Amino acid sequence: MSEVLPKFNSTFSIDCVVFGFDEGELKILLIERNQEPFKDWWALPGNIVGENESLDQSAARILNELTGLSNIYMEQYYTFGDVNRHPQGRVVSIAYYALLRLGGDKAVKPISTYAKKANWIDVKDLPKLAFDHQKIFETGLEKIKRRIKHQPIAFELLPEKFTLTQLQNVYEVILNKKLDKRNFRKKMLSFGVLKDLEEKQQGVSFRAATLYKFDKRRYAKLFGKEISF
Amino acid sequence: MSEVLPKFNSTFSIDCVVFGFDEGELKILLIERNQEPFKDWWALPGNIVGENESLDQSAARILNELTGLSNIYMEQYYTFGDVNRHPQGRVVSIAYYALLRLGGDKAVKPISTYAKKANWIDVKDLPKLAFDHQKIFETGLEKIKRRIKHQPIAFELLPEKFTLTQLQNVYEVILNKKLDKRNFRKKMLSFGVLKDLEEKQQGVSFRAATLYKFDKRRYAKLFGKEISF
DNA sequence: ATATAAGGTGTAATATTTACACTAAGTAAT
DNA sequence: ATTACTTAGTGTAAATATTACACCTTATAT
Repeated sequence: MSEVLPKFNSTFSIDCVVFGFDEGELKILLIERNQEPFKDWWALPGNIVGENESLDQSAARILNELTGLSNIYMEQYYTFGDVNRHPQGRVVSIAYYALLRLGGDKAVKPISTYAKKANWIDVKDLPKLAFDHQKIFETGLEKIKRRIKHQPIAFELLPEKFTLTQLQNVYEVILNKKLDKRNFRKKMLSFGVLKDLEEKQQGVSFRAATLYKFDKRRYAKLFGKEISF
Repeated sequence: MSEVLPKFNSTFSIDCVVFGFDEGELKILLIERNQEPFKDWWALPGNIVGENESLDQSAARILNELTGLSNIYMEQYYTFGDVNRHPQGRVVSIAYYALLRLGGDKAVKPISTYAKKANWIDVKDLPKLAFDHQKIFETGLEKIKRRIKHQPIAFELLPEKFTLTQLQNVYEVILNKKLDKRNFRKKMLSFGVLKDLEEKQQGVSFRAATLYKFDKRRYAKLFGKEISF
């Protein structure tokens, strides 16, 4: 059926920068490779796209195999296609970032055989990475830095109920700068997309903060007029 | 050499949304296909990525074959990979937009055999497009709408020397809304990246406007502190 | 009771954005 | 040369948004 399409020694893969936020730290999920090339190196989780899956499906599958999680927020952000980026042939790689809430039960359970283990590693303390994964990571981090200013992606890194301080911490660690507490709260609340749950944090050894949740319905209504977080 | 990499009936292509600006109109370059599938349909210019060219090189080659132009501003913006987007097999397509100055000598000279002809068509008056090219176009237009607000891409659509009114027209047609002349000029000049050439338009049948050029060096210096056009 | 640790709040100064309308300059036609 | 036409070019005031900044409150632990 595809005889008119030229065929090369080429294929395509997905690589994922999986961001997790925990206790004020931004981490990504890395695997230690079990196969050549780059055996024993740390790498971004990735895999070949299956014949009958779309790119988005493939990205979701890869993340699910690695973490057991599904319904994770993922966005495609760039495609890397230098001729020699893979030592064994032409592999074009479509990069996705994923954002998820760490802490609690979100254990990593690597199912695939190509990884020895998988670890959450602070983005400020990354090892050398296989292939062009350093560049893929940096591009992804840049992408979420830009995107967090205009789109409500910060909430994906937090539990459903969160405090304003936790939210501010997400912004601070991604933008890599301190923000003023009063100004942050004033602005964030002014958008009208945070719902005060009239409920307090539990189990903290100091004054408990008010919990909020992100109000997706309100956001969707306001969305036309482009918000700037 | 690539025996460890699985091989599928799959390949990858580049599709280009080539924007041109002329006399206040935003146009894109479309080709009329000369081959099945979608023979005789209008489509975005695109082609299969060669074995030994990077994605950026491939995009530049495709545009060169179609227009005879090189050194055109192009950016990759999204990759489309639905399983059935191509009726003859799995083809993942990496989309680029290009921006160039129309008018004058920029004739289109289609060299490739897969196109009968190529035309500049106003984005407000597009025909039905082959494959998923309607979606690829829309995504590309959205992309430049966002990008023109933060990056100096408008200048790519204008001749080297341009008037402020021409520049405002670029913003208006891409953002699809009227802007206030005085406010536009005040803001644009306040960035300090436009150089007054102390020279006037030629050959107009009314008061000639001052010509400006975009000062790349100044822009590069200021770039750290993120500008908002 | 006291110490500790984070939660939560307001205001004034500055900068940015918006809305708004007329005069100036050049060309073309009479 | 006058007139009509068309676009160039300009300023200000009001409203809004951003910034800088410090103390009291509340809950827990000792």
